[in-house]
Formats: sequence, structure tokens, C-alpha cells
Amino acid sequence: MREAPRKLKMTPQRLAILDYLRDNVKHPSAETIFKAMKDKFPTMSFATVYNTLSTLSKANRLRELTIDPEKKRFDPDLKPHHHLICIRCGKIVDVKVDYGLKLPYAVKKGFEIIGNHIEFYGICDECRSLGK
Amino acid sequence: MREAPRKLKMTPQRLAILDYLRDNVKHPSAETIFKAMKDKFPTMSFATVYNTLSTLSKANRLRELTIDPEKKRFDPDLKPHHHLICIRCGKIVDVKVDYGLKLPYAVKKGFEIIGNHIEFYGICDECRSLGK
DNA sequence: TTCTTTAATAATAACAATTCTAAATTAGGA
DNA sequence: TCCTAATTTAGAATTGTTATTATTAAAGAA
Repeated sequence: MREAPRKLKMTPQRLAILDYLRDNVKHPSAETIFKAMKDKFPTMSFATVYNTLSTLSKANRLRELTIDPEKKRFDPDLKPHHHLICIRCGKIVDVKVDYGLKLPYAVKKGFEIIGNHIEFYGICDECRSLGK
Repeated sequence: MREAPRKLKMTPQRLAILDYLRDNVKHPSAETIFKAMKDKFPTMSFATVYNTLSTLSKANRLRELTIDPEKKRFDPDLKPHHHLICIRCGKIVDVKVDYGLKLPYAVKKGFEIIGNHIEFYGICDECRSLGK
């Protein structure tokens, strides 16, 4: 209803970002993506990365995660799933379980429910062994 | 393990913020809290609000929510619960249901799990009637 | 292939949320 | 009451993100 996912103009920059994201399970931030692009596209600007990510998100080609308090993370996996995040280092792991969550009527009344996302939080191996 | 919740020095500013937060179910942002303080404490600085919120959070007197992509939200309710957020206006509603979520061993292996939080998202009454 | 149009890029400025710094003040214990 | 470490304040600094604008280039038309 908001906007029809019109066909995207395919530029080398977009292809590179799409390619970088394909099968990427690291949930990178915009900065991580920007740095990864630096090799092949030394001239690519930060604005392009943000523009592209925003465009791809609106076109439903990726999902923005609000799980990291510091910054947005980007996930190319469109199948509904959840995440486990290390509160120390920010590492994010996929949780591909369908919990079939239902909201009590009293809560959802008035709302048009669109989806849900579970954030599990914990401390990963490395962070524990590296002493905190 | 991180830090013992040592006793807090009680200042008028902290008491005011604690008082404002008590039984507050609006999940206010730092700015909202700052504005609310302006009446009684015209001299209170933004830094104090942030300092106080950070201190209270570390002392387990409130919880920081990472549910709003724009900014942090603060919740004085320490009992584990979840949230439903309107993706249009940012309104947040409590979801006090215990879903008893379990992680498959393959996922949680290596992690020390601390907790979880479910974010339901949707569009609220007002936002729908106000045409999107 | 070349032209045309419209959208995307790059560079930079602008912003918003948050954190940091340093000096002045104050709560709470001795 | 005095002392000291912690807190407040004001403002500067940082970080992540968005906006602006001139330039460039993709994709369809001719």
C-alpha cells in the first residue's frame, strides 16, 4: 500500500552490495558493508551505501534489524526468523524456529498486527573465555 | 558479575526521574523525560538525564528498550514482558504473556542465555484511521 | 546505436541521539 | 561540621544516519 516495489535500476554499486549480502549471515552494519565495498569500489560513498540499503529494504530485498542498540544491522534473509545476540560483542546468530506466537485479544485489539521478532540475548563463548 | 548494584546516591534529580518513571507505562525516550523534568528542574541538563538513566539501568532499576529504531526507550517495569509497537507512531504497548520460549540446543550451544524479548509490530488504531 | 529521461551516485553538509570533558556542586558518611 | 567521592552542569565532541545538490549513468525509446 505504501509503495509498489517497482523495478530497481541495477547499478554496479547495487549489484556489489546485493552480492555482498547474498547468503551473508553476519548481519553487517552499514559501516561494515561500506568497508567491504572499499576494495572493489574505492569511490563508493557512504551515502550510496545508506541509499542502497534503504532502497533495498523498501523493495523487500533485505530486512533492517533494530536488535543492536548501537546501529542498524542488515539481514538478507527474508524468511521470518529470530536472533540471538551477544550483549558483549554484538555477534548475532539466526534462530530459525517458528514459535507461532499469538497475542491475547485484549492486547491486539485496535492493532493491525504485522509480525513479530524475538531477540534472545546472552554471552557468547569467546566473550566468556576472554574474561567478560 | 559486572558490578554490584551499590547503593545509589539520592539526588533531587534522580528522585524526580525515578518518580516520573514509577508506574509509567508509556516507555518514554530520554528526550520525553528531559522535557517532563523541565517544569520542576529548569536547570536539569540533558547529560544528567542520560547519566541517571544509565546509572539506574546498571543498578537494575529500569530497562532500556531497543525496540524503537530512532532512540532508546525506558521501561521501569522489571518483570519480564514483551512489547507491541506501532511502526507508524512508535507507540508501545506492554504484552505481559509468558511464552516460555526455548532455544534449540544447536543454537544456544556456546552461549550463556540471559533472556529474551519479543517485539510485536503492527499499526495502531489512530494511525490507521488517520490514513496511514 | 544514439538520444532522452529519470533515477542514482558522490561529496559534503546537516542532524539527532548519545557520550564525553572538565569545572563546580553536593550527598552522605566520618 | 567537614571531607571526599560522586553527581550535576554546560557545552563540546562523537556516532550513526539523513538531506542536499551537482554530476553521472541506467534503461527504454527512437
